[in-house]
Order: sequence, then structure tokens, then C-alpha cells
Amino acid sequence: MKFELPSIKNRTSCANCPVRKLKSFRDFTSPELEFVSRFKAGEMSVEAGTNFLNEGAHSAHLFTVLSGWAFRYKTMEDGRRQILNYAMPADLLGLQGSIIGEMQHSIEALTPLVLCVFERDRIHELYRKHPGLAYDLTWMAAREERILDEHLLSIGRRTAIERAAYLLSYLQLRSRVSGPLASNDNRLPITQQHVADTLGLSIVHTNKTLKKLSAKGLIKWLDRGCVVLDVDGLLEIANWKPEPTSGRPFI
Amino acid sequence: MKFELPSIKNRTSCANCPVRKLKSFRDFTSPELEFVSRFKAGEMSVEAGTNFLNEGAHSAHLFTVLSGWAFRYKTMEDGRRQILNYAMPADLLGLQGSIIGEMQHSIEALTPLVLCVFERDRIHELYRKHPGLAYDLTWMAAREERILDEHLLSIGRRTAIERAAYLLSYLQLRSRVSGPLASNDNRLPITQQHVADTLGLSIVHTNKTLKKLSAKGLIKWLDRGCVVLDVDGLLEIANWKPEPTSGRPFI
DNA sequence: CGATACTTTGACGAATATCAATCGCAGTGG
DNA sequence: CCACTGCGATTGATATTCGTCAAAGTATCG
Repeated sequence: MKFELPSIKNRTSCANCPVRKLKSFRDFTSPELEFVSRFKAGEMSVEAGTNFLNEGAHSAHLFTVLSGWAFRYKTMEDGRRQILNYAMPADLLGLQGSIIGEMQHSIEALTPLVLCVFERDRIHELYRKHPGLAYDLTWMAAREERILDEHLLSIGRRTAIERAAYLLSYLQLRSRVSGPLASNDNRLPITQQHVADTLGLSIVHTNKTLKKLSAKGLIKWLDRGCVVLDVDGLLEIANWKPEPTSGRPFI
Repeated sequence: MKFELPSIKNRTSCANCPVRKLKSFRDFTSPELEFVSRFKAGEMSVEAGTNFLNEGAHSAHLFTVLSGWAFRYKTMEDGRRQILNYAMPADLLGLQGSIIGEMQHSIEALTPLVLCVFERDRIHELYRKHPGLAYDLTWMAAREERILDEHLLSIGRRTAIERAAYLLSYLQLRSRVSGPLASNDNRLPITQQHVADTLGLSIVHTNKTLKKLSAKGLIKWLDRGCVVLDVDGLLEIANWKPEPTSGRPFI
């Protein structure tokens, strides 16, 4: 875990935003694009393993992931950790903190990360002048809520192997959307410890469970990463039918 | 489980809204109040045990709880059920469905329930004309997200007795805010089956766990309900420090 | 009064955690 | 180049937690 905060660099134009070029995102109107370009304070690069937002912080910023992966998590005093969700290109981070106040979870970079940085102060202006973007923010909050609902069902009611199959298929499906911006190979950039802390299992049991999935030929576990060989097989084990998202917004 | 949908009755003025009279909610400006009064389509009463929103539905409505309790849940094909969260007076229901589309969870009344009904179609007008209310909607979505984060930590990383202590203190603290609108006595209107389905435990193990909390004098379990005798004791066992919410918005 | 829903209990077995090593690989310094 | 170190993955043995099964107790309601 690293704690230094990198500085915010000069901004580049939103018109050329790499995320914007991906399929499955809606387009801005030109006043929106103009506003977002001013809303953007700059970009920030963080190394893998860096905690760039911490529980208890009153951050002045809001972030959109431009490339790389991160994860949100909470810890208890005695060190128990629960990973809440993963963030990939186009995902917004820090909205909870910006809207309500203090952050109640931490965020760590899973891979080298490039973030688009927004000024929290300007958010009221966004609501006043750009109802479409305001709607998008609510949309994104509602989407996160949905994902958490599904995670809750998994941790609460699925067995270990179902949970593992759910998580890996979930990550695999999400990684497709952001495609090349996520990682260069098609490897999920996580360790078994991450899986354990997401699923609420011990690391030993997680290892044994992942071995079962490997034995079925559904995944292959490499050093510090997982390759999904058969998403449909995973979905079947997990008993999960994800709904396709199309035309989702981002900022 | 009951499925009949009660009809929507005539509306009463938002100016006299009982929820509005509670402490800890922010006031509307008068244009906001005027808008919300028009946004409101009416009121709806449902019996305890009624499913008034179901997974897969494209509901034309959005609800605010005026009195009573409800819960959101998801089920798997084989019947496993996970309760996601509880709703009490002033809580908004159906936002996910209104913003993104199809509902991905169901909602059931835990007690007799009175709901304020809003027209989904008008929501864009709300964003266009009342940025303050739009912000409030995002605020409420972000709050729900926070609660789910905490639940996820509980189910994933707390032991059975910690989870039970967490849930009961959580419900107890929330029930204070809406006070008399929630229930007449200070009893949490849930069964052990609800506790089990919220915590991801079997009903038998839930029963044994609750017995331990009773033995410590922290709660008393009555028929179809729980009385919390010592919230602080529960909070200590759960190892949980809830942050006080003040001046929260509602619609 | 019976019927139903909820709670309670004990016995047993399955799932999962903990403990304690070991292995393999990548980076590091000599 | 090689020993050394640290992190992540792996494994077997054992302990604990938790689920399942089966049964009975208790209250409410028509």
C-alpha cells in the first residue's frame, strides 16, 4: 500500500477523451461537452497499489477512470477487509463523498491508473445548468446500487463456488466494455486475496474453490491474474443472468 | 405474499405531509413544494405482506414511504432470498427502476404501508426545473449506496453474532428518525426469517445467534418482533460506529 | 377448536476457517 | 551469476462455524 498523492497534471481536451471513443457510451451535446471540459481540473496518474482516496477523507475531487482498474473497499479496526466493487474505465469514483460529505470507503489502484479529475465545487453548477448531466450522475449512482444489490445476493446466498463463478464472470463481462483501456492482455489483474476479500471467504478456501473452477476448465489462474476461458460456464455455475447494458452515460 | 395492487387514492397536500414535520429533514423552497405537489400523483395504501413492486417490472411510479416499513429483496430461481435493505418513512423506493429501466429487485410491505406516489414521466421535468431536487435524488441514491456498502462489509466479514448485532442496531437507529410514523410500539416489525435472509444465515442458526444476544440482555425477542434493550451494547459487539445523519433531504 | 405462522431445540453433517508448511517466481543486492 | 527476500499460490491436517433435518413448543386468528 502506498500513500503519496501524485499531483494533478495539465488537462487534455475532453473532445478527444479515449473513453468517449468506446462503444456503448452516450454522446454529449456540445454545450455539455463544453461544460465538462471546464469541469475537468486535470488528469492524475497513480501507481498500482496506491490508495488515492481514504475512508474519512473530505476529498475536493471527483474522478472518472480513464484507464486501468481500481477497487473500493472498507476495513474494520482489526484489519478485516471487504472489497465492495471494482472500477474500470468510464466509472465514476468519489461521488458518495462529493454528494454527502466524508468518504466512507477507501479506493486503491489495482493497476497503473489514469484518472480524470473534477472539482467538487462545480457540481452544483452542473446541476443548475446541465440537467442531462445531473440525470447521468443519478443514473451512475443507481447503477452502482444495482451492482451492490447483486453482490449482496452473491455473498449472502451463493455458495463459495457460485460466488467465485459470479465474481469472475462479472469482472470478465465488465472488462469487455472498456476493452483495451482496461489491460493489455485479457487477464483480470487481481490476486486470490482480492477474490477472497470480495467474496467474504478465507484465502485458503478461495484457493481451493478456484482450483475447482480451473479443474472444470473454466478459468486459468496465472501469477497475479486470472484468465477466463468460459464465461458462459461460469454464468451457469453462478446461476446468474446479467442484463446487457447499452448506451450508458458517463462523465 | 399478496399480489393485488391497491388503487391510487386522491392526493393530499404536500404542505401538510407528515414526514415533513419530522426533525432531520431539510425544507423545500416554495417553488419546490409547489412542484412536488404537482409531481405527486396520489397516495397508495398496501397491506403488510404485499409485494407492490416486482423484479422485472417497468413501473410507471416512484414512491416515498409515508408510514410503515418495507424491504427490498432479490431471489434466485431455486428460492434463495436475500433482503437488501429496509425502507421507512421518508425513504424513496423505485428510483433504480425509474432511472435505469426495469426493476431488478422486489419490494414487499413489512407492515401496513402508506406510500406517496410520483409519476415517473415527470422526472425529467424535475431535473430540468429543480436542480435542488435533482441533487436530492442523487443524494438519496448515494445514501442507499453507502448503506449497501456497510451491509456488504457485514455479510462478508462479520461473524454471525456481529452481523445480528449490526442489523438490529441499524434498524433500531433508523427507526428512531421516523419515530412514531414507523410503528406504534418500539418493536422492530420483523421475523427471524427476515433476519436470516438479511444476514445470509439459515433460520436455525439465526435463532441460536439471537438467543445469545437475548442472553446478554441486549434484546428481547417477542412474537413477530424484536425490542432492542441496549443499542450501545449491540454497536459494541458489531464493532460498528454509525455516523449521525442530519438535515437529510427527501422528496 | 383447529389451522397457520413463528420460534425453539438437539443431533448430525457439510462448508468454511485456521494453522502451518512448502513451493515458485520475480526482483535485489552482492 | 547466485543467494536472498518477499509475495502470491498451494497443500494437508484440524477446528469451528454454520446448515440441514426432524420435531416440538407457542401464540394468534378465524
